[in-house]
Amino acid sequence: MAMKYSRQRQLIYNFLMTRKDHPTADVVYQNVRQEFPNISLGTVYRNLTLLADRGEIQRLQVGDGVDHFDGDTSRHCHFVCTDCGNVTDLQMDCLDDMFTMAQRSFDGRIEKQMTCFYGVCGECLDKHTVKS
Amino acid sequence: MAMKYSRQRQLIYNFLMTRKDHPTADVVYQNVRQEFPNISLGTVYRNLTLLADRGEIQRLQVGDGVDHFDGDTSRHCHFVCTDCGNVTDLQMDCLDDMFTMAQRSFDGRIEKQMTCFYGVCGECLDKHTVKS
DNA sequence: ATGTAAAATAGGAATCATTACTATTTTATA
DNA sequence: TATAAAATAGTAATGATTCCTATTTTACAT
Repeated sequence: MAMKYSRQRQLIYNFLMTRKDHPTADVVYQNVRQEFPNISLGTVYRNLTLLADRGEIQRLQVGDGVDHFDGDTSRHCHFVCTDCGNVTDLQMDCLDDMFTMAQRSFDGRIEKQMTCFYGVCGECLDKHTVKS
Repeated sequence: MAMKYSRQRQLIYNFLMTRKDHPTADVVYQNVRQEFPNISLGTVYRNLTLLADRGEIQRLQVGDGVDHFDGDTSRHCHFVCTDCGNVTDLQMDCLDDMFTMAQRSFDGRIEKQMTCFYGVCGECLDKHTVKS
């Protein structure tokens, strides 16, 4: 049951911490592979799942059919650009309030919240304006 | 390009409207099949996707690996019980405010919002209290 | 009513992200 | 060092969803 150290897990974790976007398992794999060519995709998945279960990282499902992983476990929400697919952080002050409000009107126990906005990011808006 | 009527699509849509939970494609299939035994799962998927693209229903990804479908397209959020897996509606008044707040501090165009709470629902809490 | 073209269907095959399996290797510890 | 638990690589399996195609249905003009 106790977790033992592994170089692979360390690399996966470290890589995730360097990224502000929210890479998929495959992106993690492709990157960690540069430094550790023999690592297998299964190992990446297993460790991402393990780290997420332990609360050290966060698994995101933003609706593009692929899981994303976030090294930042603080309460924050995300924005998904429906044009380029990028997932970025979006800071909002009212999340704590929202949490307590939801809890007040609900008879179960709320443990986690996940908010995601969808639309077109600034860069993609610019891109389209130039085109037309 | 123009959409033609089909009995199958009608049944799928009608079924979704009778439900307050948020069934998966397979649940829709199993139910519609009672009334229309020859319908195929592919048809269910195709029509759910088509209706969602047209904005007549809503596709939900709550993180259990399966897509859920919601006949209510108004702005509301959801609660997922991590114990029984049920997905229920959760009404909150501040969603509009949240939307405009998010838009104010963000330089892209926000079109959609999706908020999901996770925890243990009232029924499951009761269940566990009785047990111990 | 009938013919016709576009749209939809049933059924099955294909895809693809993720998980499961297993023999081997690595880690921690006595 | 010896040993048991944990982790890995590599590959097979799973399962939700999409794709494909021959056939059927719908809408509409004649």
